[in-house]
Amino acid sequence: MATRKTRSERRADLVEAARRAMIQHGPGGVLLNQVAEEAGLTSGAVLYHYPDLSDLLLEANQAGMERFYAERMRRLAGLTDPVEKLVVTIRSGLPTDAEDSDVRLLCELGGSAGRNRVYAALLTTLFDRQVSMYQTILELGAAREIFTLATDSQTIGRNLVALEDAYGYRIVARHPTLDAATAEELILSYARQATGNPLELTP
Amino acid sequence: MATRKTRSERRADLVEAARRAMIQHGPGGVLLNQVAEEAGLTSGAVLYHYPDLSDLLLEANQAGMERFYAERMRRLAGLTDPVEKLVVTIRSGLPTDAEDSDVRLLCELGGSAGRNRVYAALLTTLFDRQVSMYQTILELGAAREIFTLATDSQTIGRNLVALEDAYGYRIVARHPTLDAATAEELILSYARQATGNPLELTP
DNA sequence: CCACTTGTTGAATTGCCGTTCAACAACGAG
DNA sequence: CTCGTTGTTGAACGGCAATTCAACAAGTGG
Repeated sequence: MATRKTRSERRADLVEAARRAMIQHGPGGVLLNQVAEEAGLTSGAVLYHYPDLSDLLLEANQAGMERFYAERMRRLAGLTDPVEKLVVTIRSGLPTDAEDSDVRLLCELGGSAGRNRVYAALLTTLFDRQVSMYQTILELGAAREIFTLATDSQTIGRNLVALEDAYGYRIVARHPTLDAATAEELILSYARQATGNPLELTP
Repeated sequence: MATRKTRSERRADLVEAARRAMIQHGPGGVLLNQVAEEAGLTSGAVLYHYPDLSDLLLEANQAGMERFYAERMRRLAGLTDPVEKLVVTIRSGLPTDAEDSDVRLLCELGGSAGRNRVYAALLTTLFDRQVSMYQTILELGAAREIFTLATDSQTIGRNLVALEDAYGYRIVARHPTLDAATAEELILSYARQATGNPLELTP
């Protein structure tokens, strides 16, 4: 029998269990018992905390996106050099490898967004937030005359996020010649053209 | 009762029915009875033609990708002007709207590619074929000195396909301010930088 | 230390889904 | 026309998953 826990502790456990289950079986293929097993509980206990499984899944995905975005901001936090900011941010938007669970789950959600309006809205928000993040970096670099933007920052920001997303899918799908390092170089190729900066880190 | 049909006719019907069912419920969420209903048959009849449902789904997806790629080539076929080729090809890679069933299904597959190696391989192949398609257009335009490529054609081709893919996901997810026309303009923004050509059609 | 609340289990229930198969209807060859 | 083949149905079976709930264990306030 599982040790008894408080409401909030158990709910947090279940959110993580749901994430793991979704990564294994997809957001639409998760079974109540799979979540229960991941959490080391019975299905009844899961239902006690979340009478509707889809509520749990939604909460788990919201938390996952929040975490993904927060982690990107965290990595960006200490930096001052616009070039370094841009390079680091591009890197933080790509999966580390095909097993990267955060990106894998985001891909799963992207796939079901055509059917599921709620997930579609969540992903739309995430996309726009990431675009803003890039816009800030670009505008700041331009103000300091380190970047010479080839076009407006929204266009560049959208294209950068779009490239990240697409290469995330390819990496997760195990493209044989397109790994994370290659993807980073491909996106940098665009970023160089768009900023007029060679984007080379000088340590 | 459904009218009796020949083996190949019925199999073609089932492939289409499977496509419709997958668009509605996702590749992992399709039920035998849903395919049967879409085809106007009973589950027994479906099983008679495809003892394993996953075989049918695979065939349907393969056919869908082939159709998608063939349609792009068809639209490209009559054109000679590199600028027109490039613009038309960019347009043909985007969904017409959020209901575009071909792209919606491709997105679904992209989502499950992290779990399903077969779909991952299929999508990888499709990606590479589309890159080659762009490379041909780019190289030909460069040879005729209409394009001045900012970098190698593979990099540009990969980025173009990546942008198409990503904006396909956004359009299918009904981004409120990012429709097909906007996406086209965003991709063209990159294509202009990459080819050194204003990419304006002169009719 | 006692009553009450909260978290968890396990068994029973229900319903749906895939699978099988006997029967039958439509078609084609001889 | 007839017989074997092919495509289709509908009913029956088996299994699995969600749901419900009585019982119980583990804390918590008085």
